[in-house]
Amino acid sequence: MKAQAFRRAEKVTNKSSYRIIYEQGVRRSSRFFTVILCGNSMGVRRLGITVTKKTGKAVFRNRLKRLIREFFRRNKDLFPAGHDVVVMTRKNIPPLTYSEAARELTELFSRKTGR
RNA sequence: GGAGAAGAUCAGAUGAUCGCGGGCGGAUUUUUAUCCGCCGGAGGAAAGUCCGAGCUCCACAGGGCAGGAUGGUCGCUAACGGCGACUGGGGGCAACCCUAAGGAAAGUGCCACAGAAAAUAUACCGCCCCGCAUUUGCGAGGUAAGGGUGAAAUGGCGAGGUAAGAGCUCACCGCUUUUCCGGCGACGGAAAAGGCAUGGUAAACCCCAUCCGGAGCAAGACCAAAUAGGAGAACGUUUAAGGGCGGCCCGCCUGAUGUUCUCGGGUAGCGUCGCUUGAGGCGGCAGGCAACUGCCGUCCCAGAUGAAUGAUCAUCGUUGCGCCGAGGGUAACCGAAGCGCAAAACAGAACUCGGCUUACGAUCUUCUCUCGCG
RNA sequence: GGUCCCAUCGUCUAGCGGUUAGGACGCUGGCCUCUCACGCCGGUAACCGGGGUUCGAAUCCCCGUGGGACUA
Repeated sequence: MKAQAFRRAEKVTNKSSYRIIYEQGVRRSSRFFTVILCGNSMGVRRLGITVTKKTGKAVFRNRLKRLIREFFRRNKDLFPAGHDVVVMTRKNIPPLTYSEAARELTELFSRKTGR
């Protein structure tokens, strides 16, 4: 079993799940991202990404989604087990490199676990 | 060297590590799922959704009105509002570029302000003549050359002519009509006659010619079990509105309701199909000025669905700047190799094609003008 | 993904080929009042961008830009 893989089971895929997470989850924001955390009954940590059209053009949106997926894949230990996590992007994000995005997200999650 | 014009090509490459989605083959207990191997995985615009088609459903896609689109000619094409060649007009010194480019003597409308007058014409300042007065002035008439207004003023310019003038007459140019020649045609050229008639605006209504039925893959088709709505057939009742059908009319299809019998499928479900072999790409030959077409060979080249094609590192290559500087040159200057730093645009398939438009980084080829030197 | 609509002062709007681009709210100067409010007089400030048609464009046509709506 590959340790850093990102499978379909680890992805939030349907609309009803998203609705539950939006309604019941706990929110936490940084400068560029908003994270919503919510427990699930499957015992797997799952990732969902929401990038609206207000964030930018299609190329930029795709890049943000890839960066967030990459971060999840490499830093699964930061994410609490058995929880769904939805990462939303906020407005007016400058072009980011992977290291910048990773620093921002690491800070966000370490703050959360410290509480 | 500088300023331009036209066209073509590419869209950094290779490797390593960790990943993503698809196809084929195999394995783990069958599907789901997981693992292994192999194969391939964004664009010239994938974008805007501005046109045209295929495909699917709505009757078989029908008729009329309304509405919309196009508008030089000839061709190309499945089709087009696209493309090619040619013609007319406009711009540029030029290479070359732009062009909604039918009809204003079918009709209607509009042309502000200014100006006498903005389209049946007409006369402000003028000019000329006659009568009265006789120093300017007043009245009647002729005229449209000149002035003034305007975006635009009733052919232009010269000569004759006249009281002054006027296509009133004449030459040239323009215009209209007719004839001839060239061209498939748009149109071009020539001659003769007319004697100026016909201001502009159709991206104003409109007329003429040609074309268009409507919706869109969220179209549409299918699926295990369970329950009601529902569907079909027969019979009875009611005879008349409703629905399919995009605006309206016609036309076509379907009646409505009750009872009995028979049938079975609506659904946001990590569903299935549609879903990628196509007016396809590449190469060659032939036809054509070209757009394009025909024949032969060869290749299979993304199919996701909270939506894959990525991240990091290394090396090499490209470009720019700086340092150094072999070498060339009388000089200004041009500069190979090397080192360092920096940059690499616009942008992400969503049923599929053909165009158009817009965004944008380079490189190369051909051509034009100009400056300097020889 | 698809189908449509809109854009005028800071805000809400009128305008349908010739306007000094009008009005209301706002902001602001003055008058009134012992002062404030109300009222009266005045000022401020706009046609989303670029081409074209026309003598003339906010208006007509084309291409962009930015917003919004509907559709499972």
